[in-house]
Amino acid sequence: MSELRLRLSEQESRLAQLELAPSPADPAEGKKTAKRIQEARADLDRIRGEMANLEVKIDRLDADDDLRKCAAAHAEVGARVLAETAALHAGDAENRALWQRFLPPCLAEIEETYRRLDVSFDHTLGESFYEEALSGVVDDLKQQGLARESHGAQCVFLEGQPAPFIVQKQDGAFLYATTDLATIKYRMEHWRPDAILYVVDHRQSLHFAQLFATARRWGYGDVEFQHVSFGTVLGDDGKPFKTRSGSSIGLTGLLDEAVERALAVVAANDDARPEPLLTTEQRRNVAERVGIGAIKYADLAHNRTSDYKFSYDKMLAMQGNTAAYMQYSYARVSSIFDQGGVDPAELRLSGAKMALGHGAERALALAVLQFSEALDRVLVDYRPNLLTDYLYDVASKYAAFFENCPVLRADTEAQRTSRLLLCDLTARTLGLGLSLLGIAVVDRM
RNA sequence: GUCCCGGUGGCGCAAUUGGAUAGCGCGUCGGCCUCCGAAGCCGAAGGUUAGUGGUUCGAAUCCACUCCGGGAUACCA
Repeated sequence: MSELRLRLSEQESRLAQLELAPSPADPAEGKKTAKRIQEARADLDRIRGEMANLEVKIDRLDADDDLRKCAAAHAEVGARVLAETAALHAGDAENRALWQRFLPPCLAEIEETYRRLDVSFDHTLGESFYEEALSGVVDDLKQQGLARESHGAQCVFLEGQPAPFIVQKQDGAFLYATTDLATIKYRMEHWRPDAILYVVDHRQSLHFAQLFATARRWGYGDVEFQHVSFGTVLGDDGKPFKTRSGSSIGLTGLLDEAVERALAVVAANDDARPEPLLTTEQRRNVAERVGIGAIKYADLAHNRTSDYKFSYDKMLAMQGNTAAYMQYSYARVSSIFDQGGVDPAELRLSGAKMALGHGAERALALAVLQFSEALDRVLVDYRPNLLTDYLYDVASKYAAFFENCPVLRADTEAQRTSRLLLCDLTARTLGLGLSLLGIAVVDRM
């Protein structure tokens, strides 16, 4: 705040000087002065805006007794944190030792969650991998005349951007900007990619606009840079989840809750049958797939760019347009093959023809045919919700087919075979579509 | 101040990027299991797509302005 006040008074006196100065005789000079005044005014507005934002935050803090006491007791905590970061970057032995101590357990925790989510990587190169390249990045940018010193920091000034892209701070520490540039350089030199996608919250959009612009001027123009931005996850109060505040629900807890709820549904369903289908072990396995599928689906099924309010019930819903519905459709198809004693692989090789007599059959067949078209649409703008929409459409059409068209008890053998073929196509479409979303299916649930 | 993103039945969200009667889930109301799995299906109620003007054969979608909400806005990671 005090720094902002300082900047404010600096700007105010500069503006006053500019305005008080006698207007120059030369019209070109006059234009320049007018422009400077305009810029100074804009800067003033910005500073005032930032101060207003800060005041709101301070008010909030003041309203909370505990927070206020805590902040008063550790007034300098922010500066100390930054100093530690700078020390780490400068190779301080103690900081490095601490980092090396903390890292393994953190990674272990993260890897366990990735394993559970069935997420894997071809390469994982963390920030530290690029550490040695950072000063070289800044030197290179300076040499090329892209970066220059301003207020003690190394900055890249970009056309049409309100603020510079800072690649090294006053205190010598580097920033994400620097690491991101080093990453681009590394990838371009080692992997020569056609496209680099950044799947990051939309609030970082200015950062990526600046990063891409800088990278292009730096010489990496022959690649598609894409910020695949997504909306912010909001709490019940409509405010963003703060992943660092510690108050948010952890992902692990969410996964556990999902699996637990799924298990309850699976068990209740199976118990309601005359003859339960599943062993305890199978129930657990199904619950894991259904529960985690529900979370992934909820996340992928809405428009990528819009914010959404986090809700357990919505995340873990298993009725309607949900993963469970799709998994359920898949299981129903499997069940038909089971009960009919039909091997889908043999059926596919039999050379049997399909004949679509009923409207529900035609609608389903048509939906299945549109699979590749749906995938194309997803890729245009990296929008997984178009795939979930499509899969939901297929599953709905299958449900209508299922209600109206007996398969195993079809009128004729030819019709039975035809419908079995359609069932097989449906199951494969749902299975493949869900697998593209990282969601597993089960034969029985 | 400037820039970016939003505003769609009670709630949560879609709408194949300008196409036909704006769809779906939850919720509400009413039907459907001696018949391949009811986590399902069928039907009903609920909309001036924030507002005003414009472009177009056609607008939730594009343009302008207004109102409301969110985000970003030089040294956080």
